[in-house]
Amino acid sequence: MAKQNTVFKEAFNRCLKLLAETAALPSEPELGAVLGVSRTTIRAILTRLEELKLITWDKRAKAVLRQPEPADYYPVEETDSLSDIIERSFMRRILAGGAEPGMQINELELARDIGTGTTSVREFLIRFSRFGLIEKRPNSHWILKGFTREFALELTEVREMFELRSAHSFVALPEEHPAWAELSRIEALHHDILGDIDNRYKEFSELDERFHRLLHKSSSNRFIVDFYDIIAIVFHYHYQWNKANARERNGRALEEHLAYIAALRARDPVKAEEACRRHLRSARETLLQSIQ
Amino acid sequence: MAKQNTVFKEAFNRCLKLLAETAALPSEPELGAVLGVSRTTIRAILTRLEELKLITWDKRAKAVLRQPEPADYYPVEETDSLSDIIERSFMRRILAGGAEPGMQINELELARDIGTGTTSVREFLIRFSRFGLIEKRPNSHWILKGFTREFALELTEVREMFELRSAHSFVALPEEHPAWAELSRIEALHHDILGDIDNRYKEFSELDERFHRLLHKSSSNRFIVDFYDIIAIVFHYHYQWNKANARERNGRALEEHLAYIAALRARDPVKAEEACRRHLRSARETLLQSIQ
DNA sequence: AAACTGTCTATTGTAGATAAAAGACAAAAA
DNA sequence: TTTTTGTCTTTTATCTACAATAGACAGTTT
Repeated sequence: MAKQNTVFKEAFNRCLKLLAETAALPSEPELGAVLGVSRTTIRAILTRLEELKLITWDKRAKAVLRQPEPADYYPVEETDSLSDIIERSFMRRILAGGAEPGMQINELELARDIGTGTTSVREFLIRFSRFGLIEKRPNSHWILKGFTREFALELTEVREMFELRSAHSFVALPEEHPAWAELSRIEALHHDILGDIDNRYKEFSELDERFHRLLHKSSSNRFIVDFYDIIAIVFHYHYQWNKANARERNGRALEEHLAYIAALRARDPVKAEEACRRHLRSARETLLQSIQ
Repeated sequence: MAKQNTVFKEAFNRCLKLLAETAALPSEPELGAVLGVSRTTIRAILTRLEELKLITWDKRAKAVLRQPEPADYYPVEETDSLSDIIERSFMRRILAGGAEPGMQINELELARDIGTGTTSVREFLIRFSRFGLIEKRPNSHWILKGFTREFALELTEVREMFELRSAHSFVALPEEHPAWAELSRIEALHHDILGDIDNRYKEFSELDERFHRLLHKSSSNRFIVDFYDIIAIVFHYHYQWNKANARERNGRALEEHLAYIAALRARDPVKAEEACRRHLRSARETLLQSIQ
């Protein structure tokens, strides 16, 4: 098969949710805009909805016949894009499995393992190489440089440089800048989660990313903004596979964030820098602990 | 054809040079180590040398029959790897040609233009995307963000952060670290070129890269070291296509380097920082001037 | 006129195939 | 014993093909 129709399936599932919420479906271009896909895909979705007798469809007349049932949805496994599958599979191998630094990575073997073509694996590795965890020997294999202590230290060193710079820019943002409103929303969420930490501590990971990305964005520097992709992927998988003391760690981090946010809102560069340093230091410690 | 045999041709040419210098050829594995290719390629080279009656070859006996002539070499155009060809072709389009920011980049069209398959173009674009000049719309085209004033400012902002940090590390390197010897060699080359600036000013570009890479390497941070790839590619093509006042510009930069090097050798962090800032400021100005 | 639909074309994402290049292993030579 | 060669297998780099998806345009509907 040349291309998985995951875009279609994923959009179809979202369309079913939409169908459950709204009484009628809008026009094809509008639906395309809502779901973020082309009209070609929208028409494929509508055709499928008709087949399942969920709607009748004749030109612009789209009548809902019944509410969608669980059986109408495509299984979630089928809606993951191939590159997501490869990424997860690869990260599991190198973070969870006992992958030694210096190990060779073999495109063909990886592809066979994941059950996919070599092209996609190769492209994934090229994209992934910018994270500094692997390196290519031309005409030969890739080398795993490994998720080592050095890696973590180098990563956090740059992170600190960039975030300090971003925090300085943030403090200088004009009063009416939308980032302040977003910061307030993020702050409120912190209070919400802290208020029910035992049940909601798992939401921290996502909130953490949202907070730091907001900060980095204020640097208006694409290299700084893009660098957060590396941090995000590392922390994402780190959170996923290192659950020891998650509740305490996240609770502490939330408190640190709140102090940091307060300093930002006070437009106090010195205090912000201090709070930033404190938080990043403890984030680094957490990361380092998970390594050995 | 599945794969160009550029590795073979390029290694063959280098082997001819070797043949001109040394009387006899070493063993296959040794030759492989010298030329940096596998024994498979070495044996292909030996076979070709025999065909051309340059040597006789029977097991480990390799006798040189005659000196290589220009006609024995493969044309240099045939020794460029495909990714180099794509890179040059692409950079010419976006830097030299009137490529507007926001322009769409089309894999198929690029491939047709360059006369290559789409896979290679695609892989090139993925690799190139880390330089922040292009961006992918999934399932659709790439967008050229353009070599704009903003790009140059963002690039140099990070460059300054990284190089200041590197300069600080450099000053702290122990006396016996090999970087000091390399710095002396680089300093001597500066004097050489300045002594004959009218004829040799073109050598600056390469020396510049060598100097800054040496500095960045002392950060011992892969992200800082890797970032220099972006600077290098930008300046490489910048030097190539903007020759106005090259002699004066390079002369000035060489002087700045010498002051910078002197400060480093004096182990004086304050003076080094000052010299670093001064040099990077003028490098930024040069780059910005070439943009509009 | 503005937006929508039907239809068609072009491009992307991915698999599969193949020559080039790397690399493994045993037998041979030093 | 160590290195080298002969032979064979595996992997990479690249092309081509094709379904999925995006996108263009003209005719139709509001």
